[in-house]
Amino acid sequence: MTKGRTDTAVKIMDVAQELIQSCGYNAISFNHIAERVGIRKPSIIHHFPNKEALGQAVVRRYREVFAAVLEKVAEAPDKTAIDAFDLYCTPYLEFGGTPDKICLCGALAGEFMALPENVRAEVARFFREHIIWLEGILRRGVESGDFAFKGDPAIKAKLILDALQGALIVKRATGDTDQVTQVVAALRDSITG
Amino acid sequence: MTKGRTDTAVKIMDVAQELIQSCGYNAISFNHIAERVGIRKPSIIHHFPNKEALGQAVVRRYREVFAAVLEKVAEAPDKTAIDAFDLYCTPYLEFGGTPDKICLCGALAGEFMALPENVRAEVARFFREHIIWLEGILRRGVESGDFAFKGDPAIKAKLILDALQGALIVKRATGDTDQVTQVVAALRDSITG
DNA sequence: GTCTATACAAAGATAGAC
DNA sequence: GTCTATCTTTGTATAGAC
Repeated sequence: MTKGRTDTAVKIMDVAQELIQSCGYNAISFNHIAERVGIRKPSIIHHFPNKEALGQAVVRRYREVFAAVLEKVAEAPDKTAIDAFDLYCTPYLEFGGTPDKICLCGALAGEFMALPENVRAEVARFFREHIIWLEGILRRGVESGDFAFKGDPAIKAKLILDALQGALIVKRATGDTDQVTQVVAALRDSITG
Repeated sequence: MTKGRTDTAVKIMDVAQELIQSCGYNAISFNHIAERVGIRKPSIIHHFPNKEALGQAVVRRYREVFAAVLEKVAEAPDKTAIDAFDLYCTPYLEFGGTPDKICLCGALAGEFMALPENVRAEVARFFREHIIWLEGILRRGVESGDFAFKGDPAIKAKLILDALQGALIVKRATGDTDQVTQVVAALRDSITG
């Protein structure tokens, strides 16, 4: 599914995503993006009619790529619930390994009330999908005996998502390079019993 | 400690803080602040030389007020570790009860790389102080028998802070009004054994 | 301490040449 | 598809009157 996007359009989205993950939505501009892509400011408009459309496209792609991976692992018969959990944590560990990047939706959520409506909707949907997916994995793990924990899986799912998102933003601010790894391990322990 | 601030200066800080909690740092302007305070844009400059100075003053006050409360409860001989934990969660529950506000430092952390140096420093210090305080409370609770949990208190402290910060940003985006309450309860259960 | 007026830069966006 | 040139708005900040 290429959505008919040209190479330039994809490159614009890649750069925009990286910049938002570092600096947020309101801090970045067409100029910043154009500079890194190697084109001029108005050329972006040819690919995306305005900033809101670009923002929405970036978050939508991020959400859909994430969702496709999660769906695939949830349906793979050879993957255990533990495998699924570990896989879920992979991007968080990856972002946590950088000095300046957090989850795209975590960055956007910090300035939520200052986002265009369409971008907000994508961010909200991202979080909702992840909570539902996590709850499903937790229930599967409990049934299979891989997981053992107290409390409602639905709430545990929220706790996991919240802790991972929070770990990224706090880690980047404090510079505590081990924080995300430590929190992932603690969460893992808390569900594997 | 009034720091010699006039009523207007305090009002400017109050409004600026609220706006940052809702919209972030880069989305707000002197105009937005001035409008709500009921003065004109350049009048703000009389109280704070520039946006960075205002931002730093706001975060610094927030951090110091928080720190003073935490220090007081940590030193109160009649307060148990559970009391201290519950008190720590109070502001998070309060923000979670609003439709649009999160922790000031959680909001700023989302756009960390786009913040002035001085503001960054205050945000980082806020998180570090909270992790240290939480670790102290956790150790005290373990010693007193109020708390019982597996793992390193230092890491548990990070997990708690991360989960609370994450709960606020995710909750605001999804509109799941119960989320913060649920996560606080789950965290409480996880340390009281 | 607050105002009007203004300077100056940067933002998002458009028009039209190539 | 990309460019230059331009428009309009908004941002931070300053000067100086009151």
